[in-house]
Amino acid sequence: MPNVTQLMAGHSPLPLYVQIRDSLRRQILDGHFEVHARLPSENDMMNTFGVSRITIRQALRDLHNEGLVFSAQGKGTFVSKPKAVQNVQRLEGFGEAMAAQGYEASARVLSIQQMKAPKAVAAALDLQPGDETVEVKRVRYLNRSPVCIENSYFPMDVGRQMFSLDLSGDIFPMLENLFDIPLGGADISLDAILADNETQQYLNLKAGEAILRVERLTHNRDGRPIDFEYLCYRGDSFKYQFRIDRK
Amino acid sequence: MPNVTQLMAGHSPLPLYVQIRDSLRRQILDGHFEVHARLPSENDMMNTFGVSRITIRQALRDLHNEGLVFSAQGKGTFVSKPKAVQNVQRLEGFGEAMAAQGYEASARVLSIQQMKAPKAVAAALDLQPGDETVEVKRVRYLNRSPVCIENSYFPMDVGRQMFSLDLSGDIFPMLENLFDIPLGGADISLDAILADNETQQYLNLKAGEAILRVERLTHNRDGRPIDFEYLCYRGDSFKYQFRIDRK
DNA sequence: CACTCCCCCTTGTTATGACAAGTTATGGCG
DNA sequence: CGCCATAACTTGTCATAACAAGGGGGAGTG
Repeated sequence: MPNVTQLMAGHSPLPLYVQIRDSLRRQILDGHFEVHARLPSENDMMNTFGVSRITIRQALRDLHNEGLVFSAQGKGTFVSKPKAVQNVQRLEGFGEAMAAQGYEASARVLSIQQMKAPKAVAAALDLQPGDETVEVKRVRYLNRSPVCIENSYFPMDVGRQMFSLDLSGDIFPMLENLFDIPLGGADISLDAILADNETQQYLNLKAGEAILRVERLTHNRDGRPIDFEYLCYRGDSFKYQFRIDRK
Repeated sequence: MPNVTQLMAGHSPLPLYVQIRDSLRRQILDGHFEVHARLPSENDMMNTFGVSRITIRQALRDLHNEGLVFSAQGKGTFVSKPKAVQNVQRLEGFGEAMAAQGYEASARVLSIQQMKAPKAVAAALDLQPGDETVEVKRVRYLNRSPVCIENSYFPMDVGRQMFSLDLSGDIFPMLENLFDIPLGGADISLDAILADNETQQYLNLKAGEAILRVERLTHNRDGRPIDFEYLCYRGDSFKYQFRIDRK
């Protein structure tokens, strides 16, 4: 008797809480709710969607992590003030993230080569000193302006397959769909440096400009490091945004 | 009959899943588990701790968000490789975060004054143009070296009380304990800029060095913005680290 | 010996039910 | 009229139960 309601007609490959989460997210982003407006109570939503409370709460938890809503015990769940960049909590490649915001993103491959892993790369990818890796250098464009230099390093079993592929798009979907490597999480580290000569040249910078440098180590779902990258963004044309919580 | 087990003797003010989460975290950080070792299964933990599965999962979900563990369906839950900076998913002030890693952190107040809110500050704090704010400027030291300039802006009802207080420590605990303002989440944005004259001077920098600039807008638990800050870190002596997930 | 299929163990999802804790509105009492 | 107790809601925590989905190992078969 329960759960007669199916949000999608026919087959339903996605978990209910994902469907509900996405449905609520769309409504919020479409402006269906005012900023700081109270969402229907969890009890209401149980009836609306025809699911149990635990499922509603799982959907709300995700939206909360995304920074779209916040809750207050005894009062309700409310819509957050909209942010310029939403949902950076999720691991996304440059192109995926920008496309989601309506930008036109592209990439140009500078070089791809097999080489001995530099020390920091070997440590990150769990390789022995002297082991080989595949290095891919690319420039990232936003609306046809260069904004980022990307140096990626892959272990040989992954990188070997890259020489024969078109690398002008996103690499994450390629890893997942073509290589069948389900991605898990990534460790990210940010600092600021001055542009070196090569970076200056490719990003059309004057001498001595500030660069936002991101180190990103992406793991597959089993925790094995798959992709170690240095991303050097123009400091004046890119911001990294996200949201964290107390407690 | 259920739940006879109490982890702490006597009263138990903390939720069970918090106690379990903290207990597991301590064991992991103490090296009780090897890196990549499998944790006891959720079923085992149910017996060990004498709680239901939902409680175990709630604890594991938090540890997963902290980047301490990762799970693989059908296989188990595993310990992540340890990171230099752990737990940046949680909203912490500079001093709190550094103290947790064994650094000696301190602050020196440069100025505190009431002033008209600059445009960006007013927008962030939800103030009308022309409204007054309290600005606090401080230098942050790590092991007695200056690493960060901090400009904080508070709405008047909060900032008014700051003139009579010692601001050489952390402000977050002060807001929570002295002002009784429970903190919720924060929106963070990072970019890279060049040091201006004032920053150069206070951080002992040469001309034209790179600065990692953090904008942080902290809300109370009801979603009202309480504290808007610009944090300018020396690019060469500080890194921002965190972890995000796919899906 | 090798290969396949099946069972068991693991995490993932979901339902139902219950009580605690915090907020708000209502209504009665002084 | 004002104050306070209380009822009605809301989110937070937790128990019990069940099935789905994915992985691994062992047994059986070729």
